[in-house]
Amino acid sequence: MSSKDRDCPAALPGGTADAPEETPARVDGRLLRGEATRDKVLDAAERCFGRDGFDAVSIRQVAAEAGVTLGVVGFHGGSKADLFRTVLARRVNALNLLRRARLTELRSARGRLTLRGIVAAYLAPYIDYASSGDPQWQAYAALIARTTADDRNYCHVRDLYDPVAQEFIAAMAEVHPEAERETLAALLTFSVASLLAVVASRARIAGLADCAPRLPSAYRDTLIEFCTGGMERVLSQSIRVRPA
Amino acid sequence: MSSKDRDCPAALPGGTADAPEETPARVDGRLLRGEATRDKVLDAAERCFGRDGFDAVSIRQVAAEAGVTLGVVGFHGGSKADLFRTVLARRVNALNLLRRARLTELRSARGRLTLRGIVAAYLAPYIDYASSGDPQWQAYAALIARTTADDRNYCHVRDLYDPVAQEFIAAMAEVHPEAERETLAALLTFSVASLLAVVASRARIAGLADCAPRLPSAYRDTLIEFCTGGMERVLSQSIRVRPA
DNA sequence: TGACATATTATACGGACGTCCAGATAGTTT
DNA sequence: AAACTATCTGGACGTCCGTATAATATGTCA
Repeated sequence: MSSKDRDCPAALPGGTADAPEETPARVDGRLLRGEATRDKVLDAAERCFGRDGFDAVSIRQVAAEAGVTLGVVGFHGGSKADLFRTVLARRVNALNLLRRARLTELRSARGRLTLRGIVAAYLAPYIDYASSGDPQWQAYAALIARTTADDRNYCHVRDLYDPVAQEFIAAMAEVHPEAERETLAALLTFSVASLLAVVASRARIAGLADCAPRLPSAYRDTLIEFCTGGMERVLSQSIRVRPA
Repeated sequence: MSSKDRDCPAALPGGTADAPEETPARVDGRLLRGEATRDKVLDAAERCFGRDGFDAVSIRQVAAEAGVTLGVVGFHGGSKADLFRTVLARRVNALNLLRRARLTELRSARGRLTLRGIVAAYLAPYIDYASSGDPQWQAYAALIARTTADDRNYCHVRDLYDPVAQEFIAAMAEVHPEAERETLAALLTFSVASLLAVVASRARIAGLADCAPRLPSAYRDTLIEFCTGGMERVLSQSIRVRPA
């Protein structure tokens, strides 16, 4: 399959399934024995895609990683592109909800909205998940870093993450009403790129500093301050996005 | 070929070949008729890899793009991994030389070294090449964005780009001698990630701002000010990279 | 001119790929 | 028990993959 087959096909399959159930789920009073298998497949796909990227992973590798046969992956995951989108969408709610909750906290708290608060509310949840002990969240963080950093995948990402990003841009606009929307969008995108580097470029930081790689959480304060400081500099100087 | 085959193999093939010659080159007094063909192959590979990434490109696609037969790609490019590394290394000197020249200018100019000058000297050359009319440089910029943003490729990138990056970190340390090396490395990596976003995430910026995509050069001032402001904020507050 | 190195063609090989499907299995319902 | 549905197995399909190679062409040198 060429990468062309990933070009913005239809809609995303049900991405709200994030219910961890011990006992097999029932739908219409029917026992769904395959739920556990389905999770095994999606977990394995998450690890594979996060480690090697869409194109470098074969369905047979996913099957081997999950400990199931080839047909099972197709049965639960559909086509390779479907599987990818399902994995991508599976955890999106958790991240979006946490970001929204942090932003709501900021609004309800005493004091007014600050740029630093907005930046931290957007960046910290990803860092926290990426640094948690959960290897599946680590794999998902790597997958997000791989996917979001590439415009080829933007069509898949926009429906999942852009609505929340728009809310944060709106919050930024509250603090800086004079700023153009495009400038705010660029600043948030720069921040996201730096954020993803914390996962995707850990080895390079370690190599440049000649030290051992660290968990993403080690860079939290540095990153938040970098992005906040960068945004405030741009906005205070009224620098605008403009064709050269 | 799985991505595993790209794991830091041997050394890079001669990456200093950047001599644009009109007349066929001579080696040992012998005419090298294949020089033009070799360039066609490398140019085509550059476009393919820049557009779709290593794993999604087949040697047959490169051959078709170059207008040559399959065997020619192997003859001039060697294995797929060799071809990739050759393409990566081909233009590295131009970028490194320009960055070094800008830094040298800064040092020799009146006034002392500033963080903004250092940042601009590192970021601007890439933006300029990426925004030039040359489609091959655009393809190379996309390839770099794809490659540098992924730690899986770090082993290929470090020999090519890290020596110059170290020089810039050293320059940053001149301005801020109190800063830890790891903090400086992280700050430069954040800046590089933001820089690459200007090429790799143009569609997302445009989507978030609901406007048409722009050339990378449109973001030059915003990006440089963002990175400079972010660095100065972190360094002035003595924020350090630390395990959580 | 013949010997020779370079360059290119056409083709073949073994293997991995994504997808599909007939059939076996097992739990649920009637 | 029989019918039914969800789940899973094993294997096949045609296609494309990266690589290698024998044969041929092209231009250089002795």
